[in-house]
Amino acid sequence: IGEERGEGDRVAEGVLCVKVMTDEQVEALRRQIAVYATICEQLVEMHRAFAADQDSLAGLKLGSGYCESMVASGGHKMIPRQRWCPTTKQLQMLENIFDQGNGTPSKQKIKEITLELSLHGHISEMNVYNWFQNRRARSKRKQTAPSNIEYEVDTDCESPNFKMFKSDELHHEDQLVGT
Amino acid sequence: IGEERGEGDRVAEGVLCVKVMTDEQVEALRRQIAVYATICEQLVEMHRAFAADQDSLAGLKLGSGYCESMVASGGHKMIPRQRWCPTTKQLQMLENIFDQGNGTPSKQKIKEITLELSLHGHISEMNVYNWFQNRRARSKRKQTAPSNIEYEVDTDCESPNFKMFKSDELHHEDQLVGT
DNA sequence: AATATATGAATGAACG
DNA sequence: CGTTCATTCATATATT
Repeated sequence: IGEERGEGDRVAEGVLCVKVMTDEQVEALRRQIAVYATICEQLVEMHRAFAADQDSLAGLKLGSGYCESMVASGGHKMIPRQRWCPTTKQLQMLENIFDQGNGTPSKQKIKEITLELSLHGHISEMNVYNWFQNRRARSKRKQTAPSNIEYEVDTDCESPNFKMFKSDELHHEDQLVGT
Repeated sequence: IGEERGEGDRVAEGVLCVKVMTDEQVEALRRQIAVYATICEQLVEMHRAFAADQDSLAGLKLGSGYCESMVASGGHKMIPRQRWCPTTKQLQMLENIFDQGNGTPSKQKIKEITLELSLHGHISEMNVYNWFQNRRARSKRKQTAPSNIEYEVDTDCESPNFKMFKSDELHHEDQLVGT
């Protein structure tokens, strides 16, 4: 669905200029997502069974820590980053708070938020403050922004449907386009 | 988000009858699918490693063909993110403006430029804005580091790609636009 | 095809 | 707060 979308909507800046998808396209996307969801489930299932097997007959442990190590084996240096990287969870929470309106959180409020978010990853009050500043500024700019594409799409972030590995962490509402 | 067009009202028309999605929504879908693709890849990876192990000690197969087909069935080709592709003409004009010095055109100026450039192809203010940001940043960087460079030290915190098993540590790779 | 480079875009932080 | 910078991600294009 690569989109040759550019053709149709360049017509006039002011005029409606909507990005449209046909029903088929939307359906296609939905299906694709569904397929992936299914595949993931199956793979996990499969892997689990496999792991069990493995366990019972070789006594190798590997099982759970395995995934972890695999990821870690990516090799890269573990030099921590200089810039704050919000975790998915943190983003969710921030986004939530932001959506509740209430403009700039007060100093006090920021402290609270920071405290709470710190349970889900390294974070400082400054980070929270900056985040809100940016979030607001960018969402505002987006309003001003006219018709066309990609105007600083400031995401509300949402984690994928991925509870299998961290169900304790994700309690998101799974949203696929509300239509 | 900029919902000037009521999501579903248009249907009565019978003609038009298009499914309208905001850019944000489309992006959201795209990313969501991408996340699944990623997850699937990793699961397959994982499973494969596992299977290899298994193989060497139990001789079971299942390993390769299985996953392959499953994943393949998903289509797996990601919808490419549409990104602005400046026309030659536009580039010329931008380059010209840039060469006149005058730093960042900012706001009003950007509007004008955008308007003008839109005569030569699909473009938005954000594109113009980004272009100037990048242009400046890069020309500066070139000066600063004409000799041997050493940056690009990728850190652990957001590996270029994914790290699925630690949602607590996932960074901004899996963000999704919501609603 | 696989890899390298160029460049559009995203975003945390800082500035005035 | 609005704007700008710095750095990084992602993808289109070029190169081998």
